[in-house]
Amino acid sequence: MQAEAPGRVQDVRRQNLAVALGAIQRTERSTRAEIAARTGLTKASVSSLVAGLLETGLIEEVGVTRDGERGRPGSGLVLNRQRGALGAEVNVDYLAAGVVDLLGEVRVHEVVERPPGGSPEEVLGELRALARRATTAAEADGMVLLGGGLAVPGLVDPAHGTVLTAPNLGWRNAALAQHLEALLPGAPLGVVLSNEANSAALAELWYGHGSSFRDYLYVSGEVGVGGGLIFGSELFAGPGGHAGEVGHLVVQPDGQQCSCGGRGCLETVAGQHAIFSAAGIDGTSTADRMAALLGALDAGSPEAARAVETAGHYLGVALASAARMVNVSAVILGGHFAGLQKWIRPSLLRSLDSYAPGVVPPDGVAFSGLGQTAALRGAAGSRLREVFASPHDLLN
Amino acid sequence: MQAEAPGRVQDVRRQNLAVALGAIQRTERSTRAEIAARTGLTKASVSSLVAGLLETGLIEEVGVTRDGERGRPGSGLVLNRQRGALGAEVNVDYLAAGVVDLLGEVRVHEVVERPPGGSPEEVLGELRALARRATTAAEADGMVLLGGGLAVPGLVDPAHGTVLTAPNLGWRNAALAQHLEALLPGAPLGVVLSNEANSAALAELWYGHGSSFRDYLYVSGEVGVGGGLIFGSELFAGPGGHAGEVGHLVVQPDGQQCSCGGRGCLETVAGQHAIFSAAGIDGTSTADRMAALLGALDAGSPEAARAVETAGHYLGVALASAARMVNVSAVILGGHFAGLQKWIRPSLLRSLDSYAPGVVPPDGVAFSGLGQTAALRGAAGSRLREVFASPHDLLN
DNA sequence: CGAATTAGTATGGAATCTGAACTATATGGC
DNA sequence: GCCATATAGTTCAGATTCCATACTAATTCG
Repeated sequence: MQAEAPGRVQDVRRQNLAVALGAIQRTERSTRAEIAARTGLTKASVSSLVAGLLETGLIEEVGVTRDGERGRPGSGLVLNRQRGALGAEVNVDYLAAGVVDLLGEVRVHEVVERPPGGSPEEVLGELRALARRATTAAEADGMVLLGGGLAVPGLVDPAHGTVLTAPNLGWRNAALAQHLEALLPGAPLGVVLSNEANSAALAELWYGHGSSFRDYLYVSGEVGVGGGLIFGSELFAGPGGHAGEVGHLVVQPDGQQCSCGGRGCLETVAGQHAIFSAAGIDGTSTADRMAALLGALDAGSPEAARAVETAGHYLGVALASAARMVNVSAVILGGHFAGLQKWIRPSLLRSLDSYAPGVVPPDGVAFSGLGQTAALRGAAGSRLREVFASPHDLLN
Repeated sequence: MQAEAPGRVQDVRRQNLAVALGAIQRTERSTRAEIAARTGLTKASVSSLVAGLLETGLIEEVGVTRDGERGRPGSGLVLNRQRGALGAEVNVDYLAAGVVDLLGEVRVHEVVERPPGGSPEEVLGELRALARRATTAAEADGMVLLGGGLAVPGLVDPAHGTVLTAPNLGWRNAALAQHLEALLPGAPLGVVLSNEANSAALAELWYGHGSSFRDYLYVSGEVGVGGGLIFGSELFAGPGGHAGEVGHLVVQPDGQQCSCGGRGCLETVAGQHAIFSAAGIDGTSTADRMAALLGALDAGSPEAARAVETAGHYLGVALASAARMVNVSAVILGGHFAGLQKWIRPSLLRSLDSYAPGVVPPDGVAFSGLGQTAALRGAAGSRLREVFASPHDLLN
């Protein structure tokens, strides 16, 4: 804590508003007295803080419920389900937009499939139409959207709204700030870019296996292999903002050239293309090839089994190093790894046990069950978390 | 910031004391007016805060210095050089203790060589005598010691004062809490355990190459290969407290068995023993063998050159993965790597460029110049930083 | 229907910041 | 030398926000 900024007396209230809101968020229904007991604040302070939170619109007072206990019943406080955020996702062969409320529930969800390719302008134009459909539907329902998040499969600079590089979209240094603003015009918090694997890692934290692990490495298997690090229920982005990129750990010092310019990266043996070609699977769309691979595995094709086993082996090599490096003991595998769970798990566990015995135990290896909405939910959820972290900002 | 603890009005002062002290720390000599200008606090607040800091004894008022400027001259404020911390180190073949003042200068330094081996009790008994010599010398000089740090080559649990495992000392689950207290009886902040590589990484930050890099991976080459991660001028310890351990990244999936139970770890090709035996160097003490290796290299021995080159190559493989994983662009090499700089640098740079082109540029590779006092200075320095972070704790 | 119990509000006191007015101490021009 | 100017530091009133205590409100139990 190399404290730079001086503290003001008002900052105390900023923090306590967040503390009180956090207490409300963690239970179905709270009363002022319960909040005081849980946070350690006095009843008087809580009364004042709750008044402020009611003013932000983030919480609502629901009537008293006589629960049969002795004494005056408290009046219930709940998160306002009429507040939410936009979540959006650009991926290689589809676009998605949705609205997530303060409780984390997906209230609206729109997806369109589209052929790969297109400039950032074209793609974001299509996405805007989709987002408009989603937001008007939500607003017709009485919802107010506070901000939004857009997940893309690539490295991003959220501060400037720029996609630095997204090889599978063919984008490089794409400045999207204006397009982001257009997705949700006039929202208090705007729309922020994020990396798809990071967003999926957060979605896993909030809506998936996150209840089991406080610290883990999430690995997203797509055409590329991405990753996100969660420490203490927070995303760890690293100094440059791109930590957790396991796809380019070196697992075969004498291996193939990688698209990143390096050699023997994990992606060259465990990315989708690598597995498909090792298994001898052709096809046009990713979905088709994935189906064909699963079919071959089911049919007992030794070629397919060996391809997946090899991927699992090298995934284990990479995860052994990664787990040691950042000192985590759990990994969650998403994307194609989740679909291949049954076939990839044995070789992965063997490999982990042999390269880093005891570091990642078998029950520290989990497979994602969230499917394709993970990134979208994570992107919207991260904006909602910002609201929870500083509700004060919503007070004029 | 999943804020849990409610804020009090008093917390504002806690923070502002640290802010003011930080402003004083960053310049040779400050005045209240300068502090106000630099921090954004008002002159009135700074006056009050400085009064509090004077009470802690951490700063001193030195007389006014007429500098020829117009207007009333400010009265100078400086860090009190009579306050400091104990730094201590247990290593395989020596013990060290020293006293570091608030400016980071080593005021007393005591080292004894000793044969390897000994139980934690024996070793800490010897260390206590050494520490007593150092502290009485410092106290005779008028110094007051606020706390201390002890660096050991192994994984530690600072909260409980336990060495979890230190293979090169032969220690395992050694509970040292009482011995730590005995090193500096009655000090306000006590003595805290730390990992040697982490402490050296911090020493590098404060007294070495840290001025050039805000984020880097420090690699300590000893019998084992340890590491420490510095992000944003802070040590990143990871969820379990042991992040940055590069010694056990897998660099040869088909390589040798490692003492950690894994296979093909960096340590098996770049640790001191690995290099010595690959170079065909025998000898009893580490210092002797190191001297022999340097002699062989100077004499142009192809065997020695190849051993070091191989170590550099695999060090590059590990650092390529590590840098990608945690997204740093600089590494600082200490321990035997620093001594071998001239011979190891070329193969390391080639390897980095080939496995992670552009990630760690050549001028992001630095070699430590701190020598053997690094860990001691880091251990003491980290306690002093705690003082800087919360000076309030020193007020009655 | 009153005693007991719990929820929530109102009020006074303490801590601490800010801003403006004030005092202290220097330089520089005449 | 003296006074205007400039800068450093202090004092004091006002604002904010917390806590502690006393109070009012609403319910259950006997």
